[in-house]
Amino acid sequence: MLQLDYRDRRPLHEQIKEKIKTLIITGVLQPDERIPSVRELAQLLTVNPNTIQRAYKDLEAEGFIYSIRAKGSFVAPRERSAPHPRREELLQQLERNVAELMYLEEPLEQVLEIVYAVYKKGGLNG
Amino acid sequence: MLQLDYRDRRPLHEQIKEKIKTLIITGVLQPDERIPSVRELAQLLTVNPNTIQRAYKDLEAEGFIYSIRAKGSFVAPRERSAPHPRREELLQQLERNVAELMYLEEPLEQVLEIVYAVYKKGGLNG
DNA sequence: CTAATGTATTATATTTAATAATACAGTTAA
DNA sequence: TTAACTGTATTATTAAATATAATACATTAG
Repeated sequence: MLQLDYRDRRPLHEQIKEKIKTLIITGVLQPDERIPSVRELAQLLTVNPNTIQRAYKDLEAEGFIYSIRAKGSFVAPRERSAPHPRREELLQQLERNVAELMYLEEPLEQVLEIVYAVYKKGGLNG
Repeated sequence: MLQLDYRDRRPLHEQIKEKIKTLIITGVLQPDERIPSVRELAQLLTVNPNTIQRAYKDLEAEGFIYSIRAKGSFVAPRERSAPHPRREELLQQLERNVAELMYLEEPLEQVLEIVYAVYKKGGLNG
């Protein structure tokens, strides 16, 4: 799962961030569960620790993990009180994405199908 | 509408590409309608012509415009026969986006609201 | 012919991405 | 206390992406 794709020309720290986020939103990683240390993951992916650090820093800024010095980094529990930092951006992206699909004449039914499928099985994948 | 945002740290050619795509999917620009020449738009945005060229090249690769040497660049009519180059990617992005929203406990109703709104008014904005 | 078009090339400077090598501060366990 | 592991920060260096600049060429329209 944690394997880099070098044909993907997005920055490594971004790829890594997305992969970990996927593990979180699919429930593979549970709230307060520890994720690999910066140095561990760097070695596992044969990548510089600074690159992992950058990914973790961004994940923390987006509210998906939290880090404690000398202890490790952990999956952030979902905050029901405050609105999530990513919420507004995600809703805008959704609107944009749907609008583009509609322009390409993708049937509404197909779009709804995807939305329902995700919510039905409680997340990603199938 | 065609105004660059220098707080946005995405590359200029990408910002420009997205802005033109927005004009297309909102119907402001109609099929086969001519868009500004590379040099015109470069001057309008006070940006290098090569940067516009890059944006147009990407837009053409994604099937949103076509260019004819010595004539200009134009909005591509939607092809009903072949599947659009962007379709598969857009559907995957949609699934991912919805999954992340669900993880953040965004109600299904809110997501459906956005989808319906876009399809109802026939595109973006409101 | 002239002017405008898309397209291509080469060069240069700036910014970003990634690596490398350390260092510091705090925790945990021996 | 010590050793090993954490997150975090800094500085330096290299490589890649971005953007500008200056041309040039082929084609079309007037």
